Amino acid sequence: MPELPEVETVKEGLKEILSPGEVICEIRFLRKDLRDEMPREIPSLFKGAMIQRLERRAKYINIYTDKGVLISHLGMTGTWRVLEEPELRKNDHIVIRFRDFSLVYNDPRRFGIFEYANENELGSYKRYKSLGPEPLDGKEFHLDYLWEKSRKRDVPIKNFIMDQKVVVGVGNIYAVEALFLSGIRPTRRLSKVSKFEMSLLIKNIIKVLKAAIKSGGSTISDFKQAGGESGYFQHHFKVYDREKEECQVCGAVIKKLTQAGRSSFYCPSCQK
DNA sequence: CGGGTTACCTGACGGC
DNA sequence: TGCCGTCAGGTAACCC
Repeated sequence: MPELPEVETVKEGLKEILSPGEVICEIRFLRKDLRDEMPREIPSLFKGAMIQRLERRAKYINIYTDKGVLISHLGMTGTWRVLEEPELRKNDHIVIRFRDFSLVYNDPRRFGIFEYANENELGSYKRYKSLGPEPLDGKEFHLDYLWEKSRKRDVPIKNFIMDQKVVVGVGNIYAVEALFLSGIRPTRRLSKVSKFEMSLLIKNIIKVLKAAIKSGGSTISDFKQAGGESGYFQHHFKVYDREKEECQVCGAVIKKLTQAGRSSFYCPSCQK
């Protein structure tokens, strides 16, 4: 489901609920596996753990406690919801009980991840080891970095910016939107993208991610913030899911194609 | 190693 | 109404 803006929105929502000092009374697994088997020691290890803070890394949410860091990835369809009285639904897989409320993780497709690491070992946590830079922290994700990185291969530009080793957080929707804003077709190979176009692309990735965060993320079918609210950015899509519609800029008909098993959308006139 | 495809899983939707 | 094929915001295991 969620790309960086949605995960950021969920994290901020959870932050409102999980104040520092809140104590985990109990963690219950309603099944043992999501995408992978969840570490069976989590319930005992985190019983009585005290919340310290929440952070996002790539599309993962880190819940820091005094007993370690709980790591949550929402896959395609994962959601966390907050309940005063836990009433379970189909596809609820995890319940974290606090004194006055419970957090429930629901995930129909079970592509999500729920694991943990010690705080001082987060850097070497297996799923974090090869992640690229954060696009919004303004330090490592810049033109020289991306240009250098792009010289080593020759894949379509869309595949490149969706590669979490290159830059984190950009998924199918925001890759497609950023390429539209930059006038670059998703199929163009890296060797045919100029350094100037690459600089445009960086600016537009940052721009579209920030705009989406401001709108509370995008709601396609089932994305919800922790409070249950929907996001609004889907109304701002220029090309994503707009096959056969007219381009808002030039009026040409938006086209759709498949790349690496994912749908791409582009304006054949605005994007070269 | 790079590059491409497929699997993982459920549910929603469109066509017949 | 129901069945069947297709598709979905991600990641990682496989191929060649």
